[in-house]
Amino acid sequence: MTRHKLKEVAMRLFGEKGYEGTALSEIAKEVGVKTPAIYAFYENKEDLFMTVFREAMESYNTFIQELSEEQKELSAKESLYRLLSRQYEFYQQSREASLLVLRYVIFPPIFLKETIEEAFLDSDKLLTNAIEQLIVQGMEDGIIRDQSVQLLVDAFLNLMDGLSMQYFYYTSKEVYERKLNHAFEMYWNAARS
Amino acid sequence: MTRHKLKEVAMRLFGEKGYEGTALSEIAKEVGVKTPAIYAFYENKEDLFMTVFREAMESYNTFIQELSEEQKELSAKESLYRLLSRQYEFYQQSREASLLVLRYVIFPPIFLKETIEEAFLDSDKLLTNAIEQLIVQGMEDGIIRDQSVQLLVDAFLNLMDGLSMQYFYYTSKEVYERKLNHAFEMYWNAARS
Amino acid sequence: MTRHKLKEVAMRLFGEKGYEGTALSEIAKEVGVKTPAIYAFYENKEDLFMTVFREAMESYNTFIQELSEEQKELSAKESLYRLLSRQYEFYQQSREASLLVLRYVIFPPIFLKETIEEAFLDSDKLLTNAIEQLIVQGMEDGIIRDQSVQLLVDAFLNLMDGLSMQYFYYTSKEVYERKLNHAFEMYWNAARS
Amino acid sequence: MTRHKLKEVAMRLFGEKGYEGTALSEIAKEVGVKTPAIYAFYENKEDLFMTVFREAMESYNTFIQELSEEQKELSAKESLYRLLSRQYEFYQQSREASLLVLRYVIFPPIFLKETIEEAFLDSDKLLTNAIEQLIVQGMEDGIIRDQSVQLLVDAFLNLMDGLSMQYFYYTSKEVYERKLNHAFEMYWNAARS
DNA sequence: TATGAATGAGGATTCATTCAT
DNA sequence: AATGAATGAATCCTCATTCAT
Repeated sequence: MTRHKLKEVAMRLFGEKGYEGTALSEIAKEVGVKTPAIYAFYENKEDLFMTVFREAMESYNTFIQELSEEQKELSAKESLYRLLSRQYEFYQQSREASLLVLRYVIFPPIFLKETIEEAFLDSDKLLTNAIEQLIVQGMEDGIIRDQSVQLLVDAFLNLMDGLSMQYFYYTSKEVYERKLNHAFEMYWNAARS
Repeated sequence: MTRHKLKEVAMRLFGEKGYEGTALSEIAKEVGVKTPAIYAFYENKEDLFMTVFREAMESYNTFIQELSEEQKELSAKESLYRLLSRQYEFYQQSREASLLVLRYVIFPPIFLKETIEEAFLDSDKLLTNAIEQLIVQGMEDGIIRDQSVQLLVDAFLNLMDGLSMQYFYYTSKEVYERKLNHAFEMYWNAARS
Repeated sequence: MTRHKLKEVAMRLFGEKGYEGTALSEIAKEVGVKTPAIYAFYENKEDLFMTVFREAMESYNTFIQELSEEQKELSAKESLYRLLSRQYEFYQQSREASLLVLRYVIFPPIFLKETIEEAFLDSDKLLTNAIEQLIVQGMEDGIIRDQSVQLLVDAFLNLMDGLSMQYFYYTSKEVYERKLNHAFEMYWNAARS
Repeated sequence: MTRHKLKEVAMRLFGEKGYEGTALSEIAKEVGVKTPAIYAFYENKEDLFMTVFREAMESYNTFIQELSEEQKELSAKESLYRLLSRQYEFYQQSREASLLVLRYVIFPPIFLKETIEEAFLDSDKLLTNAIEQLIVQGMEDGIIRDQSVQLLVDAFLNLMDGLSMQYFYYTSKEVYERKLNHAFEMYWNAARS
């Protein structure tokens, strides 16, 4: 129980205020225990952070994994769009986890740099492959115009990255959804046959 | 001299390791003075940070300002592409400043949230207007296909945001440049007449 | 069972690393139980320490007692030598106990100072008496030269103390045995008729 | 000033209560500063301890050095006796230093074991050589009876070790001096021609 | 302008101890 | 007899900050 609450609170605070910006006492206080209680469950601050971060990363990876394994009954257009909306859903449903992952993927502290790059590259490859498959399929189906696959993949990844950033610094739902749709519409205009 | 060196080092360290992650003693050490010397120039840590952050933000704003004021002798396509390459140049030439701005625009500490949002929205508007003008001009010139201006603007801003993120987490120059060109190529394919 | 193992481990650790240098958790870990289990057998750390220390002291006292009660069938020379070799044996067989006693006899913490001095003085007297008897006997037998008994006693105690220290800071068995024999040889040369 | 007082107090407390038994706050309090002030002069507790310990060891080594270099105008007997009385003087004048050295030579914590053994063996050799020279000289002069040099050296070192221990656990000056004289008298009786 | 000395506040961590189970 | 969870107290240590010089 406490162990779980600790993770939850830690994930949120580490995501919002960063590792150094978050005191163990704050986490403990929110959970309703005294600081030393944390040490009954985690070796030290770094351990708590890593546990929480790994979990967040894992949940992100699982999400990507699922994305890449979805049944391909949809058209390429629908599938690609679905990628964006699923990413959006994930950010909404796992706000804390995604904030944490985003923060530490862009700004890793030295002691995390390696771990993070490793974990992230895996995920990145998985996503890249999934997108590539969708695009190739789309071309085979004649829905996507015959052109460089890497061009289409790079542009789509760029689109997703842009939306990631925007999700976290634009607060308005409407604005974000408009941005998402516009970005995709433009993309699709260039991609489709 | 010292004042200037302090700002330089502070900007780099605050950008790389964040506000809480950077000790004044570290900054002082790199500059070659003792910590209390900092107080001869800045009121306190927050003051040093704000000075440095404001300067970084300003230099980003100036860059955007210049972008938006460029003589429009180029075609819309060239102008838009120039936006991307100038952004790239800025990131390269002012790596420290842009890292700092990026970090605190995405993850502002509570005490900065307001200041930053304000400063950033100005800049965002300026950029949006500049892009809009280019696009309208391009449409008038018949180079850009007649379509929703906001669509084109949103997509372009998204593209720039995506590239911002990618600049800081992909280390390879070649990869980044390919991503930039691919993203733009796709954009342009959808935009052009 | 556990009670016994706790004492054993505690004696060793308290002897090696001192009272403050030894955490209850360490003791528990070596025994294979969790820390609170200790409280099923001992009131607190001090109680465990005192139990263990008292036992060590007792075992030392018993040893001294036995020494002093040995049947005096041997000659004075043999008896005195036997004192040294029995002390040596005791150090070897009860390494932990003797280390603990030595440590806290030389460096008693404030809360133990009195208890220890008391316990030790008893033992010291016993030993002194035993030595004195042997010497007096030796003189009566004409084996020991007629001279001040206190001189002979003091010197012999000094010899034993020196060997105690040396036992614990010289690791080599050979060296120690040589030292022991040499010290005794010299002593005897001065003592004998 | 403070730096010096810190060393002084630290030496006494570390000697009396041991490393773990001494809190930095205690040291600071006695000196009349707050705990963090210590960090202006020493890196951390271990650094303070090592500085103080090294100094104590050095002062002991210097004393041994001086002992071994004394002009040999005295007879062997006087020289040997002088060794003991000089050791006594040293213990009296540098009570804190010698207590510290004694404590950590007999009971080194793991992190000091090597350093101490090294430092101590040097000193031990120096002393051994000095004693050996005195004895050889004494034999050449015909004052000391012709016999095994190692026997005489070992016994003398044993004598010194015994006196070291006794100095710290017998509080009375008179008793100690009697012990010293008796131990030496016996030694000399066996050594002299 | 710069520093050495010092400090208050706070942070991570350890540890003996308690208590319900 | 033993443990998991929790805590109060204390420890070492860092850091921003002050102040006299």
